[in-house]
Amino acid sequence: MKTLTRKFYERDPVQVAKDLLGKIILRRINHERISGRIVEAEAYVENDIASKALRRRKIFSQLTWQDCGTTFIYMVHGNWLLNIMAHPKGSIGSVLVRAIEPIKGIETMKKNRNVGDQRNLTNGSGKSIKALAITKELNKTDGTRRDAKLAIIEDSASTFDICSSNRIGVTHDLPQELRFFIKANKYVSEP
DNA sequence: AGGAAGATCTACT
DNA sequence: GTAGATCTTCCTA
Repeated sequence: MKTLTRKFYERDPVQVAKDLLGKIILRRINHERISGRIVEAEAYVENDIASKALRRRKIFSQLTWQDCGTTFIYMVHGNWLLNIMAHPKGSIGSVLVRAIEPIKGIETMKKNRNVGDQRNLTNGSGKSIKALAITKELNKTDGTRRDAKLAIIEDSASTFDICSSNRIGVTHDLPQELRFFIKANKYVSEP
């Protein structure tokens, strides 16, 4: 098991979003390790940066200059959302983590979310982030560092089918399908 | 200082 | 399926 390299993120955000499916997200907190598999992700590309939500928060410059592989955390409607910076050098873009499948620390996640139903634990963007106890403090964490509080690591090869669709909740979405998820996984937010 | 808006969630019918 | 809660940031006065 090793962390994904910086190079992994220095590519087209769409490609990175697809490749992130099945990878493990590892959260260290209070000497406990919580982890989950990424089962749903969305790509955000240059045109989106002009979208209302992103422009409103003056995120453009951050998306341009922030290093690939670092986290980018953003609050909307009372929920923290987790992005990972991903774009070729000189370009802009990022990937939003929308849902994970709980692996380790499930009891802690239930406590963080205050729910008992495991399927309802992480099947949504805001839900996953809350279950992992991710807040603004983890903004700009370097996910390629093995000892980071938040790291993305490789998984032993597992095979699955990838589906795509339009994104969810975006008021002005692009005509392209930029949402990707693992087929028939019960933790994706919408089939 | 106050209000509007946003990549959402929950609870209710 | 829809209404209301939610909270942080940005915009205007």
